[in-house]
Amino acid sequence: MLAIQLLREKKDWVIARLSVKHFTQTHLIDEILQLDEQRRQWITEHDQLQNLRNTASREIGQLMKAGNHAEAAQKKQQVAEWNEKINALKNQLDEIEQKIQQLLLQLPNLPHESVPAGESAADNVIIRQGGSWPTLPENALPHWELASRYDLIHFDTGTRLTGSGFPVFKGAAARLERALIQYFLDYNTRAGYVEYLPPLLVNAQTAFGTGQLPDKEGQMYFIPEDQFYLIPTAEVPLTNIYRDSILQPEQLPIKMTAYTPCFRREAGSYGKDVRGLNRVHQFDKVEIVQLVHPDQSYQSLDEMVAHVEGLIQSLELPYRIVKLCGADMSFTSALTYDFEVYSAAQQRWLEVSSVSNFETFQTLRMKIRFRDGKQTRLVHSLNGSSLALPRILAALLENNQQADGIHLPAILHPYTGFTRIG
RNA sequence: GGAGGGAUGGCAGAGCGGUCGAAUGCGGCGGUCUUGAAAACCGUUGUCCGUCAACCGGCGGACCGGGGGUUCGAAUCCCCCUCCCUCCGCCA
Repeated sequence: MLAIQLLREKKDWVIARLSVKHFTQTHLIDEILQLDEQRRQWITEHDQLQNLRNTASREIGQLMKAGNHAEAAQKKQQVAEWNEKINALKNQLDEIEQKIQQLLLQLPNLPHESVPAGESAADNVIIRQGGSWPTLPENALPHWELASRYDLIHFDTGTRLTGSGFPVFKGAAARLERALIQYFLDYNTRAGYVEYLPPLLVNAQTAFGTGQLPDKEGQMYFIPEDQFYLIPTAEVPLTNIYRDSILQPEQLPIKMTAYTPCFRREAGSYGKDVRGLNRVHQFDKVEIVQLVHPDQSYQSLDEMVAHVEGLIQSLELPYRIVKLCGADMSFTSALTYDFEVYSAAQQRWLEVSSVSNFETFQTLRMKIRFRDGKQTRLVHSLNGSSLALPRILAALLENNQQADGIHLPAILHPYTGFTRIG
């Protein structure tokens, strides 16, 4: 959510920034400002009346004590009149505040100055590319075929147990999945991230805090009886841990990591995008989150990018880092880098991580501040995958297939207990 | 799920319906003392909104789990919800 104060002070600049995200409903801003004007006027009137009432009530108390009931009754009469106005104003205020809030929620986050507008994902900027291209045997298979050849992942069984997009991992695949989680968490905690194991179900307030509600309601699984949402990413519970708090500056930066399963409805997806592990409804992911001083958040973003890059490098996968253009960025982000690994057998890039700075877009909703001298200021929140498992697993299987099986990168050997599948 | 008790400032813990944003203690911050520290003593200590000044800050309003109600006036009385504790039931 954008601060209304920003709209008041730098409206034109805000509109220019929003245009980079191809957001054109600038009339919303005018509406907001108009309503805000009205709101402040009403607040002033409301508060003045309350002031009158407070004074009169105190006087009534004195009069009663002095036994002057006649004058007290007269004042009561007067207060009753004010009360009517106060209540009317209060109702108007509640209504207008709700309206403003609702409009404010329709404004996406401002993209960072360095973000190009672009027209589509094709205009994303490739920052750098790394890792070495694998040389595959002639009859290289996509991971879903490798999965059945080596008895690793059962998509059809998952469909029978639940529905499509809920794969069952078996034997070496299950072990490899667990090994990756363990390795990723070790890698993150070694870099100073504190490990958490958060709830997988959250309430509406929590889902609102990170921006899943109201924007992406249909993306989340929902349990009506308890009004709980299944988390689409660990970002949601992790970032909300510090909701409604005022931090000491020396507590920053706060670095958190967690492994969780993630649940996404992914309505409307089809075709090769959803083949195999490319897109599933339940998957494992290790996430990193940072809450940082606003002056340092872009440094932190670079640090997180380097962190994730190091992790992918250690897995010996070919990758590239892409800076998203305005047209492809999420509603909540100010700057996002996507990490993609090349899946040789499918001959396509698969997104395995997305690292973003949200600046104050989330922390305003969550009221996460820090003490800056005499005042409080919002911290910046950032997060990234480190890493999303299914596509990493797909790339590992595909890129490392040889005639005699799948050779795992050395870094994983201590975690898996085996070096080769097949 | 059933019965009872509770929810107050960073923490602990008071609070006859009016002068309570809220006693007291601890903690924090500043100071006196000290070579330094501790102790002692003195002072200070929340958040949000509006408004004026726009450097400090002044003024007004709101906030005692959340929401409604009674009243001229509610932390204090009533109702609903949530959460916590104790007991019973169920259960990994």
